[in-house]
Amino acid sequence: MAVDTALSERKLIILKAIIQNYLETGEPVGSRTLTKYTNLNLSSATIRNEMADLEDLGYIFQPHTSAGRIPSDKGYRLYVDMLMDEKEQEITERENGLLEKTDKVEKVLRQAAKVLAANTNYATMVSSPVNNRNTLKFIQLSQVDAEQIVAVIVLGGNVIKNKIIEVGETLSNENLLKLNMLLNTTLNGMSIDQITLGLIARLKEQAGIHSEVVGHVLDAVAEIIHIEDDMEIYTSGATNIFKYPELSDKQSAQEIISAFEEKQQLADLVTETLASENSHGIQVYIGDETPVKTMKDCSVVTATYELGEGMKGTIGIIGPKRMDYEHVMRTLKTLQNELDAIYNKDPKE
Amino acid sequence: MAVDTALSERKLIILKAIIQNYLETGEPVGSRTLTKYTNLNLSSATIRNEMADLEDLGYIFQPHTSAGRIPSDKGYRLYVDMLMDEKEQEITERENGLLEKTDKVEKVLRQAAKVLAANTNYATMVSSPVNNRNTLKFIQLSQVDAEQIVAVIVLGGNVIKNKIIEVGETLSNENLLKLNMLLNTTLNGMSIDQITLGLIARLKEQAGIHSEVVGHVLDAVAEIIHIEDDMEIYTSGATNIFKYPELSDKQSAQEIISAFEEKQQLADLVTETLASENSHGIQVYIGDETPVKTMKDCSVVTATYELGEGMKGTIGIIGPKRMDYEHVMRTLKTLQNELDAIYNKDPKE
DNA sequence: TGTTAGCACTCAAAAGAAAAGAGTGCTAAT
DNA sequence: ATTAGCACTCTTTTCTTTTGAGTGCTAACA
Repeated sequence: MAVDTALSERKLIILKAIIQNYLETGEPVGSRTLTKYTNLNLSSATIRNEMADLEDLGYIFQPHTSAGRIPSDKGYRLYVDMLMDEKEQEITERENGLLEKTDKVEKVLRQAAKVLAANTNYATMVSSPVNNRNTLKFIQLSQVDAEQIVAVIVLGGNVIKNKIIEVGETLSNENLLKLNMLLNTTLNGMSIDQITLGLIARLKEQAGIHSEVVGHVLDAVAEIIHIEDDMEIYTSGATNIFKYPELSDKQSAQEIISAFEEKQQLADLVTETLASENSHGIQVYIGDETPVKTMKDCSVVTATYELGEGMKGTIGIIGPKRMDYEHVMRTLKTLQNELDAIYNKDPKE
Repeated sequence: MAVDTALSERKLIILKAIIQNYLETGEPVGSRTLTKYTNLNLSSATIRNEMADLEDLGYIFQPHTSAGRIPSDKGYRLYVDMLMDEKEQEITERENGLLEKTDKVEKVLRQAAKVLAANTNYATMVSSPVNNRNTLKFIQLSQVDAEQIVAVIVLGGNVIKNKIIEVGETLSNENLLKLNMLLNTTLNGMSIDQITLGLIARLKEQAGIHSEVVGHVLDAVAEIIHIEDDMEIYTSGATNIFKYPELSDKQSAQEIISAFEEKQQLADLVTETLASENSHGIQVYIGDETPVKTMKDCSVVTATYELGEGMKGTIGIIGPKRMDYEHVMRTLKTLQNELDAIYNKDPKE
């Protein structure tokens, strides 16, 4: 609890008490309450003086004259950065089974969002991992019927893409075999952004068979490979915001819940998070700090997880500013670890 | 406007006026208002007498003594069944392009939900089509690497399922070829529910190669085929309910929006709709009639669409009971037609 | 007999008034 | 530097009053 701040030890104690009390009750906290809540034996009058100072410094404010004080964004920020007790020890202990392992990534992520919401009583989101530096592991074209070919592409992390390609004329069996061979020998192990249009053009020449069909099919393959992994976002507990009066007036509720339904804004949030420096740590956005304007009256806490082979995704919690940051960060860390572990060759299994 | 009801012509006119006025204003409607709103030249006193009768018969009621009348569920029902003017003519006219055609069914459906919400100001849902009587069109196993096989299954309507199968030992190339041959010759053209476990067991014997791997792989294949087509449900405009005071108190709003987030209840609704007799017509559930209890204070209007080859899905609108049924039903019909047309070989293109 | 004017009555919603309570800032004493 | 004391400020709650829409019923009317 280093103090290179301008704040005296005593002010810090009082500020911490104010914030903790406010987190618990949601009510502005007054000087009398603090005399009981802290163990410095001071009268309410003294506390009042300190509070006046803290207000001048911008850490707390009064919703109206003659009400207690509420933490400002700056106050919360200080709290999260320096004042909060982090109970690190517990993290490792409870690292067991919130999630069931299943082979469908989608299911796991859905469940993750749910678990998170159930554990915290806030709104939660989990993004599917994206990675353009992913590598191609296997590719195969098969003839479904006279006019259709199905292309199946397996990427690292066992992400499977596929698509039906409509072809005018039938492709001979030998040609198909040749194509498959060619594609696999050339492309396997390459990362997706290495597979450029130029490369495909060269492939077309090498293909030897100069039929139009082959060209068409190769174009289609290129297209499939580059189709944006449209990031999925799973959400849960959006209606938890109704539990917090400061967010549940019609206006706010509508905005926030819309954001959860439309998901575009959440996607922006994810992008932002992944881009940020401190990736793989935990990020806390308080009020206006949030990259998404809709959530300017909320706090957003996010973490990045990694499903092997550099596929990163984000898990996040959105709630009121008076959020139980400790608990949220702990839960998020736990889940982050589980996700990190679940698809990586985990020593335990 | 046949009258085999016990209601006199005049009572019907008054009831209709009450309902239409209430749909417009959302306020209980009183006798004086009706003297102006209708063109039967009657005094408010006479109207009051008629209203008293209508109330006795259960078509309208007062939210409290000394308020105007509001339609009951029974009243709405009568309105929808007999009183409403249906402007059929317009339907055909505007049957153009609310939706952009794209090859991703998912995108179209997402968009459909959005368009519907934008056009009606209610909450909307669109289910992806499901069909267990779908037939298997093509199946292929391919070796991805030493320990993984990818199984690709193409169903009618070009629905593609796939999964990675983990195998302990490598399957020889010839065996794989044999298996593929066997699977395709036996299963192609069969409907999914014809492919029973017994059939797979027999296949195992025929497989000839009695290695464990083959058995394992076949089991996996059976599993994939039978994995429930998890019906996707796309929603839009859930927050529109905030526009209707009767649904936007915290309690109701939370319940309804949760239903939209969790989607399980919507899925039940879809199942119900598809099962019902009058499929491919339009169904109107008023209040308690709704199969989903959460929506007992709403009206739900649904329609079934068909994406070729018997793949049926549902589109639906959820709003307050005082919903603009005419407009909703018209919009729903339009969209239903568009969806029906968009993937069926449409003569126009 | 069906219709209507008239009137007393009911009840919700809006507006106002009063009381209670929490908390503050400041001053003066310790 | 701390604190007791007090006047003051605002919100919140409660109670009362007023307003207004709408009803049901009765008695008169065509």
